[in-house]
Amino acid sequence: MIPEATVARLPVYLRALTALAEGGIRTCSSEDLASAAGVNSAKLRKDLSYLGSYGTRGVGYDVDYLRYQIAREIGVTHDWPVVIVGIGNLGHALANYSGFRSRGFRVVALLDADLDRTGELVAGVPVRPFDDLEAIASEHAVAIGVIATPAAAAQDVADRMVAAGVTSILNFAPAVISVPEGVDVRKVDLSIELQILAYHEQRKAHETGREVAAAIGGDQ
Amino acid sequence: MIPEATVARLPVYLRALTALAEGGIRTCSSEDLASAAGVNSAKLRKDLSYLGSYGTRGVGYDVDYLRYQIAREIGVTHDWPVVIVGIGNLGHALANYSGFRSRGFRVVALLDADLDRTGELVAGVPVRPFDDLEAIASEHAVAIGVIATPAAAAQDVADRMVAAGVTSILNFAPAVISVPEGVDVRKVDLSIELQILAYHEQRKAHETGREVAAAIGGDQ
DNA sequence: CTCGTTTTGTTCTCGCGTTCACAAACTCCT
DNA sequence: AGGAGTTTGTGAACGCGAGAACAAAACGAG
Ligand SMILES: NC(=O)c1ccc[n+]([C@@H]2O[C@H](COP(=O)([O-])OP(=O)(O)OC[C@H]3O[C@@H](n4cnc5c(N)ncnc54)[C@H](O)[C@@H]3O)[C@@H](O)[C@H]2O)c1
Ligand SMILES: NC(=O)c1ccc[n+]([C@@H]2O[C@H](COP(=O)([O-])OP(=O)(O)OC[C@H]3O[C@@H](n4cnc5c(N)ncnc54)[C@H](O)[C@@H]3O)[C@@H](O)[C@H]2O)c1
Repeated sequence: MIPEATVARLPVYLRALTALAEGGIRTCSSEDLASAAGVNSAKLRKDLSYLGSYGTRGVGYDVDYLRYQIAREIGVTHDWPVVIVGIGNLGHALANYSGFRSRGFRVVALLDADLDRTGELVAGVPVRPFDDLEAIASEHAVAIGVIATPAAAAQDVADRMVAAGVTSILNFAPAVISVPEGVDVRKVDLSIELQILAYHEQRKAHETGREVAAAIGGDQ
Repeated sequence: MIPEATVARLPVYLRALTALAEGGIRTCSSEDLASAAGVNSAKLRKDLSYLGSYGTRGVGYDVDYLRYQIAREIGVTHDWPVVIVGIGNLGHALANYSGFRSRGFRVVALLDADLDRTGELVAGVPVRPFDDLEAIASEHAVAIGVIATPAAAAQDVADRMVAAGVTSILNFAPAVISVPEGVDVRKVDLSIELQILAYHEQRKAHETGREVAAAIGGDQ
């Protein structure tokens, strides 16, 4: 129904609206919100039009009202239980991340295959054995899982999650994981992001190099 | 020259090729590589065709040769120096991330505004005051910077980075940062990813709900 | 050497997303 | 009340990316 590209931007608008609300702003135009969200105002209006007509012509949008409508559309008016698997460097950072709670997610369990970690408290939540996954998933009706294990373990963890009823996975491991139809996977990959930056950086360098060469060597 | 969508997939191919090479495979077809990378084989071939004709019809691609060609195109045949700013929960995880080094990046400095952190060793690299940014950037010719500070500090840090000569920024803070033309910014945002998953999760739930309602209520 | 098999590289078509441009709708001032 | 000024919501044009389909090229068997 709502285009995927729009869905990916709604959370950005939500964050921008929250920032505006915290700044005491009650009403904003599409131009204001667009610049706060870093997008084009026409795109913003078109995106919002998929949700309904929540603005007032000649006036703009009511910040709190629009915020609620977007939150409702995304589905973050209530908290989602989340499990994190793989409590190493990254898992610790994720578990300590306050943005989880404030944006509609609740970490209900931290799981790790390394039994030496069992019982360790991270941000007040105890680390439990990976084998507890099924029990926790069914007890808390967990639909969203986060994978922060090494790449080699990612597919196995994903399979276990799916078997336990998880239908959305956020994967931080640099590995392609395959899941049955109906299960969503999103991946976050630091090295891919850096490599994309490196590609553009290299092109900039070539560009400058050519300009310099042209300046020195004259017209070629 | 190369479409942006293709650039974003080249690192994935590179990783898949590395995995194949480690498995002792010397040659692969577009079908093999595509399934290892999780994409369609037609798309893969089209992507590779932007780089040149590095395959052999009827045979496939030489794994090592293709790997080198992609690495060269991305610009990761030599290491890129990187600075990380904000050595909190996430910054620690990033500094400890071994995938940095193995994929063409070298952390040359860890910076934090909190002077209590100065001197702390993280993965063998000492944390230094944020004000050392300019000196480090010019000494190591740093072009790529990573922001892992709170959102409120992100724009300031970005401005200082740009002034120090950084032209590519990877931003982990949940904030829109604006930079001059010629500077690239990529953002990684955990909560946005989770919210996208939540949206689809909610839709799945509605879908099931409707099916259940239809099954109970009969044809409506 | 020739023919069949395999697999690449490329052309073509379709659909999605972005952006422009403007009519409709609302407010405020006179 | 009416007109001027704003700002939304959307229709239409355009460009890019995905995928199917196929021709060209390499290889091996006979
Ligand atoms: N550290 C970072 O900043 C960073 C950045 C980007 C991506 N990543 C990726 O995230 C993943 C985790 O990185 P890390 O630095 O935290 O690694 P890590 O080695 O510190 O932690 C991995 C954890 O996963 C656990 N584990 C291993 N196999 C498991 C299994 N089958 N089930 C459950 N738990 C298991 C280990 O016991 C360990 O605690 C890696 O795939 C890495 O490539 C890390
Ligand atoms: N922890 C996570 O897993 C996680 C996940 C996603 C996003 N994030 C985001 O990453 C950022 C960092 O998260 P964190 O959990 O590491 O926070 P943190 O508070 O643990 O660390 C932030 C660090 O930045 C330093 N800092 C503050 N202002 C600075 C400045 N102006 N210049 C230099 N350094 C400065 C602080 O001293 C601190 O060490 C936040 O924006 C957070 O929203 C974190």
